[in-house]
Amino acid sequence: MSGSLTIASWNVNSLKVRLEHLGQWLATAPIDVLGLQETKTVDADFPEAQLQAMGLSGARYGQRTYNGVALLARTPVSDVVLGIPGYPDEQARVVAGTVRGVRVVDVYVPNGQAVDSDKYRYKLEWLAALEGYLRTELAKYPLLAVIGDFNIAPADVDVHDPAAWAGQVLVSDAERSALERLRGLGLVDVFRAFEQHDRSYSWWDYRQMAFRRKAGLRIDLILASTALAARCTAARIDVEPRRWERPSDHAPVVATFQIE
DNA sequence: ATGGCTAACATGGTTAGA
Repeated sequence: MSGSLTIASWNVNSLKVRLEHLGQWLATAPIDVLGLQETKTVDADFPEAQLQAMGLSGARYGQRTYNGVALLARTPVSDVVLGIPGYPDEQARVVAGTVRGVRVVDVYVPNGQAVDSDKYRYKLEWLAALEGYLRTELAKYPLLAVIGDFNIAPADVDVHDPAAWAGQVLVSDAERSALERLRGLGLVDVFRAFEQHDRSYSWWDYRQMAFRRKAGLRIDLILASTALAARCTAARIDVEPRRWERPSDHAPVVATFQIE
């Protein structure tokens, strides 16, 4: 704990179903902060006691059936903000808080379904609102991490079959431009600051043995402000839980920072 | 070929994910 802060993000695709995997993973992964997405759990049913037993507590922003995020840590999470201030949204997709002097914004970016659909337009509008929010957050917090399921593969290197995916949702130009604008605010995709294996992905379709075929996408990201990114000592994707029985379709992403 | 898995809600089949 002294001086180092390890932050993880994981789309668990139902917290209830994945609680056991979460415990299994935490037993081997020494993390200090955890952002969850797709908890699909209302706040009244949030498994607070079970997570407490795993050493984690914090803020949850749940919803019935869909979406839902949580920001948990081994130490107190303060100054919690739910949603994007000034952007009314029925969907629970953002939770922010401060842990040991680092501001963390945990996001579940809309999927978008298909290019030119209503959901795609919602995704782009939502990303524009997020950009405005993060601009003010960066002005307030020099040490800022934006973590979560971005539902955008930043570049073709993050796509198993770029030709097949060209122009599709998750890789379209408009989505990548929106992500590029977030980077333009002064946010760094820390995963690419380090040497990584070829075909490093964070999501694999449940169908057609996509995981075994390494047919995935890297859509779960940890972005850090330049001041925080300068303190980043490691970043990785832990594919191990994706091998377990009845897994989430996403793997956790992890980054470690050296802080005061 | 628009399927294929998985989860929620419901208890059969739809909605949604990515």
